Amino acid sequence: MLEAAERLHYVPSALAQRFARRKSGNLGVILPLVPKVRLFSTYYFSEILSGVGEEAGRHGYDLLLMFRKPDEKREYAMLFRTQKVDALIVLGSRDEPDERQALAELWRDGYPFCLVNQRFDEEPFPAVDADHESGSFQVVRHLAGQGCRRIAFVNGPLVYSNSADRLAGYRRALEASGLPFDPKRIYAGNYSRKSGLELAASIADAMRRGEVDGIFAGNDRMAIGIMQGLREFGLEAGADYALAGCDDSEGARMTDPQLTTLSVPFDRMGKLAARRLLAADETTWDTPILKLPVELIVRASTERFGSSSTTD
Amino acid sequence: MLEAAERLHYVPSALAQRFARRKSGNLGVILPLVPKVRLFSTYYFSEILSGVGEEAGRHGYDLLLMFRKPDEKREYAMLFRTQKVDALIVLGSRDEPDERQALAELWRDGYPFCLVNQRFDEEPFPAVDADHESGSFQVVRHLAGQGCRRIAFVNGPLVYSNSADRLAGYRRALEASGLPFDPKRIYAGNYSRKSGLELAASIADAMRRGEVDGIFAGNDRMAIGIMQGLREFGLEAGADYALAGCDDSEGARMTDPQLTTLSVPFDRMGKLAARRLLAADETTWDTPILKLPVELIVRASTERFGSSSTTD
DNA sequence: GTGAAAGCGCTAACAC
DNA sequence: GTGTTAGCGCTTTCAC
Repeated sequence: MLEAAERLHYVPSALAQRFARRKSGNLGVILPLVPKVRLFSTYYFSEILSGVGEEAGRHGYDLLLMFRKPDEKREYAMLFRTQKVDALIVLGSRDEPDERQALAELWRDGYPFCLVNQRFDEEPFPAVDADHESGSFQVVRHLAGQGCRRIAFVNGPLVYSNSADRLAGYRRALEASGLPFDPKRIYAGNYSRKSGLELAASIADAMRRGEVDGIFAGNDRMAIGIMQGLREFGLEAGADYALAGCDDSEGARMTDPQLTTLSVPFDRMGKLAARRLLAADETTWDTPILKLPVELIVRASTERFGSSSTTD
Repeated sequence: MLEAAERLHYVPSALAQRFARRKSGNLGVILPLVPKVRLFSTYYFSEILSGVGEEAGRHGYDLLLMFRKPDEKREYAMLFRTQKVDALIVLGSRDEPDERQALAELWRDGYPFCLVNQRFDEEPFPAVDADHESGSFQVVRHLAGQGCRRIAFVNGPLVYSNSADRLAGYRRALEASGLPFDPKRIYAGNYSRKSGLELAASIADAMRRGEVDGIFAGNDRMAIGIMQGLREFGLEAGADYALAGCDDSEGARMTDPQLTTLSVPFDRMGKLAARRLLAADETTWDTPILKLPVELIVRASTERFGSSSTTD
């Protein structure tokens, strides 16, 4: 009777449901907010977020987005204590004392969380990562295959595990190619285009001295900055030197020559992280750290180089 | 007494608080999800989202992110009825029957919401927009000032009010410059780089026939596609023709030549939309539609053009 | 199975 | 002011 009247317009209050069930129904996502200074590619986060959102939706969860201010102390566990989230995905995490401690607290108290594209090797923190080590290996091997003998590596900050991973892959690839490893050929950027641009001067010097003939940059943005910077010195990617980036972001197809890069399955990483946290049956919890493969995308910035130079 | 014991570890449950207060404490944000086909610049949304997030945080609100699948019906009002959100920001809205209806329902039932970068002129829907009309006017005037006499306009779909706005600004600027308006010089893209790339062939034709010597594209991505496509035909932006985009996205500084474009204050737009919805005292509710100014950013893609060609 | 009742952990309204 | 109590609108349990 009342049912009939109700059925017409009745909508249960999610607020009351969640309260009664003592479940927020929210999957929290932490994003680093770097206002006005875009160290991170928005591409990277958009992709991950799409994956997370899709999977969260499939499981009936809503996405609660939290921006982490650079200075602000990380009270990740508080999100669980206040019951704002049932599970948490942390993006753009860095290996720093504050961060480790906040994550350790989550782990100690048994709150379900997952890192994406970042690992803490000595810690048991669950993570979905990409195989940046083998990706870097591939790309540096490719550079060597194109005739490069002195391959420089422009890395980002080592607080990101993927920076260390790429460095390892770079070294291993040099070895496998019978090329010497020289710390002089490692340049420190910060993943911004600007940092690539600024490093160009000293890279150009090195190239002039014959000490660099190929460059692998830790992301596309730095690679693009390098390409632009070296152009100022009359040096063209794909002709005077080979250049590769990482991420296969939109920018990689916007430059001329287009950029050889590594395609990282960010959306799938986000999806997997969410599934790990939200799926009851599906078992991905056996290994704490999941690594997805990365794919080499060859474009013109490394293409024609091989034909001209093997001038050691 | 108990207080002492409590004070040490007690954390109130946001879930219970919100239930008791009958307020979700959430500001909903609707994002269009276009999986694998990135019609929208992620730049655009990241900027708005940052602004929204910052302001929401200042007011103690959390961000609830909802991806709108392309097909799925829009049940915006349901978000309020289920008490999932206290206010709603809608991004990437399009002027289509479904969308209008969903928004009209919000309006009819008095739910607080706000559109960003989209208007519905005949409807009373609150919105924070940018002045794309005057922005386009500026950029087309600039092109004319650089010596262009036959300025083409590559527009996006008219379901977005900003597309219509740019068209209006384009026409007005032609008039003000004493240049004829010719519908033949209007090209229909879809805001993707690919669409710009594909339009390049017919634009190149028109340029060969002397019917186009400058191009204004509705966003940077299309402009970049056009630049790349025309290069295939041996035509260089900033030398053979002038080219301008819109958004001042990261890509605009990645091309060579760098792209003249319009800087749109996306983050401030997001911030204002949030403030409008969340601030009690601060009064921005007098005008239903707020328009923020847009700024012309001159770069090399339109720079050197003026010196060479005034060959009508 | 169907229906009544006791919470969930707060807020707010009311007494004192 | 401080302390008490009645909800908030569901879920879940327990009796029928």
